[in-house]
Amino acid sequence: MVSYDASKNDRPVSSRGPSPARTARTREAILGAALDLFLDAGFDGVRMADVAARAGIAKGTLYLHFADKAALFEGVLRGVIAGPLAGLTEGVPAPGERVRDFLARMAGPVLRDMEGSRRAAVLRLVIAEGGRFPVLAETYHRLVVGPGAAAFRRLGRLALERGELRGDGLERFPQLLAGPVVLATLWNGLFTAEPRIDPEAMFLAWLDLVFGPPLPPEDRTG
Amino acid sequence: MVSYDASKNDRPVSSRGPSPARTARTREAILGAALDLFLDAGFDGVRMADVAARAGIAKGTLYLHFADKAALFEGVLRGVIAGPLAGLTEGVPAPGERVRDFLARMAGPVLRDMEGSRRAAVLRLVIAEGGRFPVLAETYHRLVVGPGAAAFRRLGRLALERGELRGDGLERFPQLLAGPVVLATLWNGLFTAEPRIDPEAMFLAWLDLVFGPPLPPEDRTG
Amino acid sequence: MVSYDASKNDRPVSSRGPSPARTARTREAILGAALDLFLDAGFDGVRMADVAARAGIAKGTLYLHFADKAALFEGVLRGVIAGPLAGLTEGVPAPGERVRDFLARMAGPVLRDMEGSRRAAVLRLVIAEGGRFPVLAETYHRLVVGPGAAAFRRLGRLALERGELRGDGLERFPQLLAGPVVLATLWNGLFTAEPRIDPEAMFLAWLDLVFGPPLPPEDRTG
Amino acid sequence: MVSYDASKNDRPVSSRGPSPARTARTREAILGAALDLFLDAGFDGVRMADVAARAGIAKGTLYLHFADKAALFEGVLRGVIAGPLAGLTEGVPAPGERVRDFLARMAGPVLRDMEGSRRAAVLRLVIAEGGRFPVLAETYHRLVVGPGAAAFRRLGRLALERGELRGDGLERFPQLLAGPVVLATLWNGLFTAEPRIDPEAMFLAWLDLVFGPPLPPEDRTG
DNA sequence: TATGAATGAGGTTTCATTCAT
DNA sequence: CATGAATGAAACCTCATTCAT
Repeated sequence: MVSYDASKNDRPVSSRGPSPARTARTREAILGAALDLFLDAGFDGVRMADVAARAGIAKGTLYLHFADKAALFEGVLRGVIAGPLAGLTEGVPAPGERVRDFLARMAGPVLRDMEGSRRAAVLRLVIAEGGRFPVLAETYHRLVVGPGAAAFRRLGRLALERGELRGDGLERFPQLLAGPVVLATLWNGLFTAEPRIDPEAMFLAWLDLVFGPPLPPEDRTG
Repeated sequence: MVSYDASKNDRPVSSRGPSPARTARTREAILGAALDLFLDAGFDGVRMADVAARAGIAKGTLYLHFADKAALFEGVLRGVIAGPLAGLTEGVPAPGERVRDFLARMAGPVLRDMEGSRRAAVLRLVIAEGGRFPVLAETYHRLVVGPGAAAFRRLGRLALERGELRGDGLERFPQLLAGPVVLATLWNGLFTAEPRIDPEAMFLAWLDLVFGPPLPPEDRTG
Repeated sequence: MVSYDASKNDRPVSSRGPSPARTARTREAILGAALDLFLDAGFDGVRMADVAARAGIAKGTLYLHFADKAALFEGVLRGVIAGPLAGLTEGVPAPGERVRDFLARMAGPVLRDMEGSRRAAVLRLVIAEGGRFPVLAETYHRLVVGPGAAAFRRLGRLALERGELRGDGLERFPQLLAGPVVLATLWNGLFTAEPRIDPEAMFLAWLDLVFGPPLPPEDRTG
Repeated sequence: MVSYDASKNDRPVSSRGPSPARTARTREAILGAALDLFLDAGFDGVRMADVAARAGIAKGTLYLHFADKAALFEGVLRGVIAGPLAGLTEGVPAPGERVRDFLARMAGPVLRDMEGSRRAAVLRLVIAEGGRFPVLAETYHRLVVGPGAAAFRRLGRLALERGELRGDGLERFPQLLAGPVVLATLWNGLFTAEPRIDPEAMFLAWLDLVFGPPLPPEDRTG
């Protein structure tokens, strides 16, 4: 008789029984696995079986932690949407610092590793699936876009008052400030055969166009 | 307004037998139905049965015109990617016309009806599915993005030479010019609960920031 | 507008209108194409579209000549089952000729080109599809197997009477005489990785076993 | 009698949850159902839905055990090809036993119930589908035909050395020994309107022709 | 007669979800 | 809590057959 259950004779590595610690660990494993897969393949491109396999658990276990695939998807993204941007929108120009220089200073860390961190992938995923998962778009708006726009609007007004800008466009359309990142991220995701765009370089070029070039060094001392 | 639903106004497409005219009408009916559905629900959100039903034909007929679902998807998009942008990138500033004014003049017609025409939806679809359908992204790049970038680059250089710009950013990153449209389109698609963004207004605000405000009327006469 | 009907502007090569000659030619074309394909791929492995394409006609035309796929299949085989065996079973040993030598003489031409002619393929096809197409098996029996068995039976009785055989087995089971051909044909069709079996050599070896070796040359003169 | 329908006697195989025993039973149910159907109707004549229905399981369950229909087909046949012939080719003539008598003694049990067991049906199926499923033919050759041919060849040589045969035909074409079984099996499968052929009787008749009749009783005592 | 676009029943396969163990 | 075999509703695609031209 062909025996296909040999593996089942070994005692399973992960034992059973309740345990808050183990439960939390399982949940983390699921979230981690699902994040990897969803970022890579989108909602439809991932099977629950894949998630379970990568998390090292059984398919059924997924449903102990998430009601269904959509809940898992949203749960996963909810967890990564906010994280990496914390603090981004709270800064304020240092006394005497031009808005332009403040922006250049703040943007660096964020734009520098858009791909390595997964901010780029998250952005692309939200864009791609936001239409079918309004919750996603709403969450993204509440946690990222909304606060960002508010902060940018304040900066736009400040820069206009200080005479650093030639129009009130940034106050009326604070989203414009996000243009370079969004463009670069989409470009890099879509046109893989083309040269990649460096988001930071693009943003700095944009700053030059909008605010004018940075002040030459001697001006700072004078 | 792009009209792909003509077939629905005529008598039903059905009936058999060879007939180039009828065949062409069937094909158009398929393309129209598929376009409507794909733009609305994305690749996975559409079933072949839906397309057939909306086109008023049998499922099998789809496969006489397209090898499989992916071919239909690509065929449909290939047909609408190019069309609406023809001529956009070929214009040249009139003698004595500032680059800024030229851009404002050209952009109007394109940006004014992004949603009504389906350019906005196409853009969103390419962005959402481009990752899984590289052909799509490539086609979009070849037909739209590439030529657009080349034209924008020339304009950027021209404006810089004429002293209309304060940096070479537009020459180095011609994509920046597309920022406002892309941002507005994505915004309107994702954040349906938020106030919509008018792409043209946003673009004009961007022009003010980058090129400075338009010359006041009295300057023209002087 | 994409034009997919350019080919239809050329006048079709085969003109229309009734004509007994043309009709017969069409029918032959169908039979030839169908035979090639059925012998190669079996009933289910052939599509009506394939037959039409190979015959150089339209799919619909097939149905003007054959009611359905099964009728075509049977019609095709009916046409080739009998042909190549005509005359095989009618011969009679020459005066003074041993049955064994008569068999060796008659078998040669038939066994020598089993594959090149398509007798081998026909045999295999009848065996493979006979279960699902009883008509086929019946026809084969009526035209080939039945007459063959009758002839073999007569030869078996004759040989027994003449003392050339050591039993009445061939009279009771005249099919035994076909054993070598059938075995060799099946073997060559099934075990393509193995060395092929030469049907004639196998038959002669069988003759030696059953009838004893051929008489040595000197016996003929004495 | 090969028993693959045991599952049908027990309570239905359904119900969920892990359980090696139940899993094995499901697998057996599938194999049994598939064997019945495939032997009866061939590969194309069986639908996966039929197999599932006869096995008393859901369609999807089939795919937990076999990757696709072809895998099921091959899996099923692999399981029955070898079984019934085990031991057939390992026997050796008893001391003083004529090869002829040894063959008659060994063949009886095998030939007696070709149809009731399903050896006949398996043989027919391998012949019919072997062309499209080379794996099948290879397996059959490896497990049945190859070993058989080797054993027959040894017997042929032995019989020749002992003077029981009048030629080396059986050594050169050991397949000849299988002729009667193959012929009878095919005949009975194809020509259902004709009188059936008893494989054993045919084989014994063949033995008489090739080896001469069995020794008369008085020879045994003498 | 000939055409070939159209039909649509039917087949295979997938995969989110359930639930007995 | 965890398991994973089982489920079954889809979804895609094929292809013999029809019939208006």
